Amino acid sequence: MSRRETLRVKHTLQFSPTAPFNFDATMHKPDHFPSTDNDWQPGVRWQTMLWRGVQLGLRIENRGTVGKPRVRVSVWAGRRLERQFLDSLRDEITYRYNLRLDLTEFNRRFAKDPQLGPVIRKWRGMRPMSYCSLYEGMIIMIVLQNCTVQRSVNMLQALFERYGTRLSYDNKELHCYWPPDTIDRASEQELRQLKVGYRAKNIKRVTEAFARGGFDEMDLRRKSRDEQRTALLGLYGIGPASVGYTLFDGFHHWDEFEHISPWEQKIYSKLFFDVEPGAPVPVDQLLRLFNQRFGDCRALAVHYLWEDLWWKSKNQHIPWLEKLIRL
DNA sequence: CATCAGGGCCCTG
DNA sequence: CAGGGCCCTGAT
Repeated sequence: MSRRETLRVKHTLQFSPTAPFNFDATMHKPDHFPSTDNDWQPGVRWQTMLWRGVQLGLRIENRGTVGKPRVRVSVWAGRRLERQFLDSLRDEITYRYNLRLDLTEFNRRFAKDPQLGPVIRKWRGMRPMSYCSLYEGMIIMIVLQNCTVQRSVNMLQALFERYGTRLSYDNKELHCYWPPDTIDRASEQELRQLKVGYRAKNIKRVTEAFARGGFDEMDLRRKSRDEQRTALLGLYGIGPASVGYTLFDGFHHWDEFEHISPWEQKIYSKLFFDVEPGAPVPVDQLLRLFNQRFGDCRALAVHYLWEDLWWKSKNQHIPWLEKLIRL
């Protein structure tokens, strides 16, 4: 059912991110579940993108160093892209991967923190990133809810195979997201056949908001955090946990920390208090600690510690963590 | 084999 | 504002 396309036209964009910039720790997040719209190896991230209705294949490549960062993005498409389109794409890539984020103040402020300081030095220049659009992010939030990692992987893959497009470029084959109106035209029953369960209704209603409800990512970016939170919570099937992640990753509120889910609570308890998962530290106590220690950088600071943990887990066994993440 | 809890959220009482 | 139900999967 899934359509396929070979992208033959190539353009190139050059970026000079603010220094320091850690390419791999920004372009690969080991805590993200694997999905077939992207791939990574040290120095290169492949990422498909549906931008202004055009299917693109990106190859994002490290061409510099932490101190002198350069990034080259090769853009494959089915046709030649006009200048104005490429300019808007450049802006969007800069936004999504936070290429203009200035970390110097953050680095200075926490250099002496006994826990965070060493981690900042290790991952110097790492930024949060969101590789997808807000709509696509909402789909990811829905398939994450109330299930194991493998099940999330299966659901997103089924959606890609039914509604997405397989793009061939740069000797890669990756899926590209569908535009909202594709699923807007599909029935809930059809979605259920992809084993998304009760989420079929949520996917339909979120999709409808983007396809016909005037829900617009770019409008929302210009609004206040409270307005963003209210709007996101208004999406059917999107609650406080999903909104928390989105305000951080998608809307760049580096102090957004209102919600901690039970499994994260257990991990934070071990990370910050070294207590066993059986008797986790209360959520409000964790939030108070983050606030005291990291202030208006609390979400960014915890991101550093969180990612560090996941990189460690990628390279060596951390039994207590593996037990908590339900692969 | 069957049973059940679970990386939330909505709805009801 | 507490608690039941929801699809499916994997652990027990």
